[in-house]
Amino acid sequence: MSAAQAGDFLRALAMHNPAPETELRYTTPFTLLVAVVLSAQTTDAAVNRCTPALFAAAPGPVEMAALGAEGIAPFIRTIGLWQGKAKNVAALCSLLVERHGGEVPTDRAALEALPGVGRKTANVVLNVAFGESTMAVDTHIFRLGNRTGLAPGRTPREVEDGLVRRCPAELLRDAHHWLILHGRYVCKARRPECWRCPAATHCNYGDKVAAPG
DNA sequence: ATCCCGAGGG
DNA sequence: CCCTCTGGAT
Repeated sequence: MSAAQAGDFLRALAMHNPAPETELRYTTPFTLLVAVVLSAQTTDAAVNRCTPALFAAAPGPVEMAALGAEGIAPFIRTIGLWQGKAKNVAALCSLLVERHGGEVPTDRAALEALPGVGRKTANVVLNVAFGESTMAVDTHIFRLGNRTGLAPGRTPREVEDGLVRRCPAELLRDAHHWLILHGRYVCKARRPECWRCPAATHCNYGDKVAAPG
């Protein structure tokens, strides 16, 4: 699809943003970073259930590092991959203290050097906490970008670059979040529900999908 | 049963 | 490229 059409597509989705708060509920770079690291392969609800107690016990990287993996684990046993995440968060916080003066680094290379932080997580932090024009691409956004023609690409990185180029600047903040939700609940891997899609008029994929009935 | 709002490792 | 780690949602 054309760049103009892509802009209309994204504006239509943004207007019907199903989750206006999202990651923005984590108001500091540190809490955001930890919450996003915990989010892998789990739901927001599961993460949001355990983070209040975790951050009450360890408000900053110094306290979190002091807890260690053994101390962190009890707070996050209800979410997926908790063993690895407990180790990652503990190691990550030690590095924040030792190498970055207890601050979350603002550059991609330093972020991605932290345990448990890959390109997707780094992009979320750069975008939400530091206002960078990044797009965090997960499996949903990868599929959506290709299926709709919004940002086709053979690799997640190609889709990411296409989306950053085509997303209207004023929508870029936290755009990954409503795109992911749209991919999860409407533009699903199986049985996409195009009849519920607010951007359907800007996408030709719906021609291949029958309405229910 | 199957897939994930991933990352790290072989 | 493939696998594994985990609880939860469907």
